[in-house]
Amino acid sequence: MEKFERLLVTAALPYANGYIHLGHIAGAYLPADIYVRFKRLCKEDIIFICGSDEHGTAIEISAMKEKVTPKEIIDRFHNANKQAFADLGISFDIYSRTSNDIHHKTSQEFFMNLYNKNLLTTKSEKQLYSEKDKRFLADRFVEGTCPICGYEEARGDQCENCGSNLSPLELKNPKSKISGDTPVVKESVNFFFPLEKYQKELEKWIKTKKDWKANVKNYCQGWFKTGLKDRAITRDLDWGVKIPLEGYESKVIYVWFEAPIGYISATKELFEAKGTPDKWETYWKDKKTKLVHFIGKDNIIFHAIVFPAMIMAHGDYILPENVPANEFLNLDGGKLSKSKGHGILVKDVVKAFNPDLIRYTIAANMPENKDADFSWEDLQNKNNNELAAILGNFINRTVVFAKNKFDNKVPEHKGKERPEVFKYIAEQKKVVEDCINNYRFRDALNEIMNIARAANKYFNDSEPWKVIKEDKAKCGEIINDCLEICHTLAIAINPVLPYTSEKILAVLNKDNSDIIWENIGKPCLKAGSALGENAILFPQLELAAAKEEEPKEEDNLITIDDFKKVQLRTAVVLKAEKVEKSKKLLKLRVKCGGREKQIVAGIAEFYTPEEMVERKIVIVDNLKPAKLMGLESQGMLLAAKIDGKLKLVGIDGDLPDGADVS
RNA sequence: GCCGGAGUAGCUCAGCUGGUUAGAGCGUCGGAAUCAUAAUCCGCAGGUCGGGGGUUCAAGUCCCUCCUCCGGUACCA
Repeated sequence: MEKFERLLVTAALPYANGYIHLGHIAGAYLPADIYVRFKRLCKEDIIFICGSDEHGTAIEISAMKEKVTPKEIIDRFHNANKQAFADLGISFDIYSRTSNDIHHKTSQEFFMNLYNKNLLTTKSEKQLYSEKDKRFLADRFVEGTCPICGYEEARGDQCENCGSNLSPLELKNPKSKISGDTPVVKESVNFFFPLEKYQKELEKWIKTKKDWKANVKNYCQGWFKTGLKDRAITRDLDWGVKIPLEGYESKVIYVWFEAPIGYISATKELFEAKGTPDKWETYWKDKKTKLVHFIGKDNIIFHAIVFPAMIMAHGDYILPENVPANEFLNLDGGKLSKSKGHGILVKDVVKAFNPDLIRYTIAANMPENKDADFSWEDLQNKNNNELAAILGNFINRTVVFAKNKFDNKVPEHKGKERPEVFKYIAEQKKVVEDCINNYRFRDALNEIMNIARAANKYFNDSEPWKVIKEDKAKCGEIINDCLEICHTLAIAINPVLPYTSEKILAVLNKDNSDIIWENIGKPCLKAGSALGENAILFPQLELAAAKEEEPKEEDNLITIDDFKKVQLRTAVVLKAEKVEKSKKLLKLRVKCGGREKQIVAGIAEFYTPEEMVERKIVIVDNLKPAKLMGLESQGMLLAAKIDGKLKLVGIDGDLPDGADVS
């Protein structure tokens, strides 16, 4: 019935300039993985493609900052992210990288295809060129004096001091960030993709996509409304895919153009490894392939508009059938992005928790329609009240019963009919299918859990612990039913909780030959066969433990910019007196430059007021004022403390008050 | 500034093109049960759907306005 014969699923290529965090997982990778695992259970022909996006300015800048090669940066993040995905059970068929030769070739072919059709336009623009570096300097490779505020370290694209948006040509005294060389202005020719030309076709195409999520369609509408603009597809950069034309040696293909082609390159690589190097074409060229891009909402423009336009221009490849984009995941209300220090990195969190618990918590609260919240408390509640109580408990009570009363074997089931609960399970199977096929993973998970809820109800209502006293065979049938439901649960939860699925099989001492979606609700166990060793699937988590185990960012290093926020200054104490009724506080009047301020400091146990007067100290000048014992403190002084002893930080030699400390 | 999204039970979220008593999960409370990881099962309670105004026989759902939060984009050059 299905008009598609095979599926090609992609998940956004993570940028190899940072570690992936839970927000990424919730946005694209987990929904994609659930979808793919489900389809695999349904025995559909499906491949799941991903890889690292490894080019672009940001990576080159990171490399420069760390004084390493870009290769070192991308290797670091590629390997770390690949491992993190694997640990979380994200089951890509291939996790490739755009630095591979095959990708460079594929991108260049794509570029040449458009070039040969005369689809690309060129535009010449004035750019800064460094003779010494022998290259044009991209915005962020230039530093100079801001023409607006006079700040001397303004970047080519923006002045961090006054916030102005700049172009490198506006900077006074521009310098190359690479060599310090003074660049000259030179004309640079770049290629442009005529996105504008494809607007009509794109609009028409998207209109036919009735089942796309509203957020995706709305977002596209917004872009159509303002009008699509042609986009530069080459850049004056070193790190990237070279342009296969003479005279463009110092340029590369712009990363936004080349990265999505990575899906194609990775597919080629996958089938090359499988020994069927031509087979990738079926997946990218046959209209009977259903292409689905899983992405976060920040990527909608590229997957719903730009890349499809590129494909239209190219002509050989299929367009995506759907682009399910999720919103963002917030942490305790705050943003879950690294920039705000809220990132929960996958590599850390998989060390502290059962990957399935993470998958469950995120899936149960997936940001499908709007930004959602993640909290550690929620993680704990989900573990204890849902996974342990409903799912884990059912498996456990069933297996323990079989172990104690039936010699740890599957009891016989002589009755022809299975109880009502099996009908319900068969219905749920369809409900879950419907949810997943429509990318409603949160609902899907709830419906799957409803099977476990029904299972517990069946156990309760059947009261095997009573029945066994009168009719052991009848009781055996009940337990047989429950064991079969355990196996069914192993199938049903498999897309979301793959590790738990395996654990259930181990407990049942069953291989995975019957882990097929069609087998949901069907008896698969052999009467009389021995069960395995029981295991607690989800041990209780304590809130305190959940908080303690909260993984910290490995590097709590701060940048020089972070440090610069703290204004440290020397000050001299003018007056000092004890704060009444306080053991620890001294009220100080200090002079700092031309200003005086009051600082309430917790040093009374170590310094008398008399000792403090006229003393030179170091203070945090821009600390937000706070009230201590009703007195306002307009800063804090620096002191070192160890083993209960406290010593003020002083100045070496003589220095006036008000001096900057750094 | 402009554009878009969001504001629904204690918490996290569903509510399609307006239409019977606004839903789910978890939590709370009451009861049943005791095979099981203080786990299960049954039941009750909880919302004037951000504020205000309007359209309509009828609005969480449409229109206007205001408040709060989040994105995008522009300008301040």
